[in-house]
Amino acid sequence: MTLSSTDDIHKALTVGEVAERSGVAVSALHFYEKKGLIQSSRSAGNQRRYHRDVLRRVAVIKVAQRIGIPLAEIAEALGELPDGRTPTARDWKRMSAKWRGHLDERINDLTVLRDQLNECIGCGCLSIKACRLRNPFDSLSEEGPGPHF
Amino acid sequence: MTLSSTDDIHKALTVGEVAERSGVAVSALHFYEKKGLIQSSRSAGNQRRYHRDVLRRVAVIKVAQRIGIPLAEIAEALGELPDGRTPTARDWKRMSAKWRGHLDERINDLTVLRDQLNECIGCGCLSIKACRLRNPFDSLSEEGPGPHF
DNA sequence: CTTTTACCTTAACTAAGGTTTAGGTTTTAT
DNA sequence: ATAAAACCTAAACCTTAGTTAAGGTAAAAG
Repeated sequence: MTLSSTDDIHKALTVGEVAERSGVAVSALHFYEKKGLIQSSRSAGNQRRYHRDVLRRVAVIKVAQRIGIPLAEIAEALGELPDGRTPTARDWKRMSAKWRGHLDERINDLTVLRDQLNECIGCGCLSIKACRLRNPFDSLSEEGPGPHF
Repeated sequence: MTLSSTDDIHKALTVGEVAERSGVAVSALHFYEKKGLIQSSRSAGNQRRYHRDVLRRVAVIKVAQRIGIPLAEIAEALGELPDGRTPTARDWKRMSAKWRGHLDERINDLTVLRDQLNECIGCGCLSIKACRLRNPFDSLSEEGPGPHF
């Protein structure tokens, strides 16, 4: 049996459909397109039509944003894919492995900060000379948890 | 022996001196004052004069910002101190203990995210239904590290 | 006494990541 | 055929945390 037209896997998606399925506002999709993060073709009447792949691209964008990657950097990473293709599983592995490094660093920074804060809550000093919280570049404060190589 | 005038502990500080000692730009000090985070009196010629306590206040602001507390919230916390006093060691303990909770939460969120990302790097799917990265509110994803009470 | 240097205020500008509004067109449903 | 729902563009607006500029005054140094 043939697919009904609404389920047709080859049907291009309108911006409203992409918004609903991806959980991203229409205005944000316009914005992403302007920034070069996603692409669309146009209908005879100049309305955006998206390939289904856009959903995966938007998923990648959302995850990268949660990690804390700015849109410009996400755009750059997506732009490095050959012929602007949507990231494959392999592409995604490469990108996400790179971004995980960013995440590790952020977690490490915050953990160092928490340790310093715990120390400081104990003394309450905020001393200009002695307090590691106030002297984040003090060599002592570089001994945080996590890898240091 | 008496203190020289430049070392006088009671001398009010100019905005430039506060900027230099606190490592915060003059424009930022103006900004903090407009937002009610710090106070100053004025010289005969309408120039700002700061009590030395302002240095401790600015130190608190800087630490809170590192933790990720927005200025409005810092202003609120500082505003709750009786007669607008500069935080004592006790005050600081109370504030920082509260903010540490914020920090713990952020660290926990990021750690959950990292675990999900590691899982996803393994599969590369980004599947709409199955991928925990794409479904952060999935009940499974609530099993992160750290306390859950 | 004069020249720097520091300071004053107000307003505009920056960056990121969008949202809102206004005015007009296309698609879809009736 | 018409009306409603969805879409289009451009520009303005929003938030946070400030910085920069312009035009003028005060304080410090020589």
